[in-house]
Amino acid sequence: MEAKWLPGISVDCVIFGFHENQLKVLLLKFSKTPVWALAGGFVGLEEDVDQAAQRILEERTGLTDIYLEQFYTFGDLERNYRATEEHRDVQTAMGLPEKEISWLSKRYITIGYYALVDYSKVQVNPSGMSDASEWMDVSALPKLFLDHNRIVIKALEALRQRLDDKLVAFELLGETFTMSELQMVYETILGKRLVRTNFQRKILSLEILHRIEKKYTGGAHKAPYLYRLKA
Amino acid sequence: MEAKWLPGISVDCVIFGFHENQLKVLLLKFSKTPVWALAGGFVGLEEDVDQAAQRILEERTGLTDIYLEQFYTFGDLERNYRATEEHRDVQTAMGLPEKEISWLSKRYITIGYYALVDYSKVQVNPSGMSDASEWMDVSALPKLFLDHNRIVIKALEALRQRLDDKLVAFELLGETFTMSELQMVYETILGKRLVRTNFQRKILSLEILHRIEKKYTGGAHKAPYLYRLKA
DNA sequence: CCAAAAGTGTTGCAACTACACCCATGG
DNA sequence: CCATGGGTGTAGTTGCAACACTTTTGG
Repeated sequence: MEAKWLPGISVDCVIFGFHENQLKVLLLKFSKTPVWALAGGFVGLEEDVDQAAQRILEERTGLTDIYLEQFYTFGDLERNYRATEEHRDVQTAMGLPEKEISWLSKRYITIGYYALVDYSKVQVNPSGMSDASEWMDVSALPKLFLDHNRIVIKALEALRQRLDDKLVAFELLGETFTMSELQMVYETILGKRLVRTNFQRKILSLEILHRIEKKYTGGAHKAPYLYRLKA
Repeated sequence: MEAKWLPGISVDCVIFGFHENQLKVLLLKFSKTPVWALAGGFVGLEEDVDQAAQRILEERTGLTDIYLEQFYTFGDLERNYRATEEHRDVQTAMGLPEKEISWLSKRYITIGYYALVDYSKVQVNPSGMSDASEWMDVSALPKLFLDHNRIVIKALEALRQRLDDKLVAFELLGETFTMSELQMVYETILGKRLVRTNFQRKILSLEILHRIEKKYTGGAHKAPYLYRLKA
């Protein structure tokens, strides 16, 4: 391990997805522990940090070409894997001998990325060190590993900022989507309700969407149109 | 050196100042080389990254309580001190034996901060590894060490973004300043001219300034008022 | 016909832009 | 007086919020 990775540095990815009108984060559970954490990993000696983040995401989600953005680097002194009961279990999960405390007790600096993925396309791929993974609602996360709760909060703030200038919301949806699905994405990220008519007008005035056809819902009443990003 | 600092990690500070109606960056020259670089340093084993940045700034400028903001972490594979002619000289300037290539050829990840300081208060304090320092115009920088030019550009972009929501411009001025000085700060950071009357109205409507008295310029014509931040 | 989806119209507010214009003052 | 600093007024624009209203369409 020591030979392959840059020491003292990790990458943590806040993977956002959208499902059932909720903003979700993909979390992993360390094997044989109750400890949930963000998808994280290390940086190879011959690898850009951006590449490392992309690789970690591919390993966990099976997706390539993911929308990814670095948002903050966490370097507090307290960021270490001190040998508490919990972290000893994590160490075991990582396949490290219990005696090798040196690696875990070292202090880590982590570079935070957030990813926006199409929930429906993700094939969760548990790695060796985790035995479960789950999409959890951003607004109802359990206590996570280390300061990962704080990292999620920072990621969400960064995402909110980007929402206006970059057309980032579409990354959370599939190829096609209805207008109300899009509106839901905006509403849950911004944390407030929007007026339907004004929202539609604004989005359509950008002239980046192509309307296709009706969506078959099976339900009674008129089916909504489907849209797709132009070009 | 190896015992005191986190390995493979550095901090680089883009120190902005304002002088003669120009936005300046404080640069340091490595001893006995023509190589200019940002104020940089390393992170102590028992030190937060934020603390490290603050310490580096204090060492270089003699100021405490500096406005400081982390903006990006640069982790490209190419970020290393490969033993080119130039970098060998830098290594010597750092007081490292020429044989110890290992340290220099290692790959570095640097955490970028930008600082806003009161130009007039800075007492430049050359450290051991630099024999000169200079305030240079942001728009006319020479080729800097490694990718430091890119770091400055990224810092400026981040600063521009923050300019609106955080009242950051005042950090570049002294206790008191005239309205046109303030306007100049905005104009040089944003890179465009602003209409005087509208600018004044906007700033004054924030009700965060206190007008004091006339400024004595010695020049002919009416002297401008001085302002100070409230509270 | 009903209910949901989709779109139009209008009103008002707030912020910003661009200018025209006036007052103050030091020499 | 005049050049510079400091300030007011106002007309036009844009974007947004709120809400009323119409049209479309699947069952």
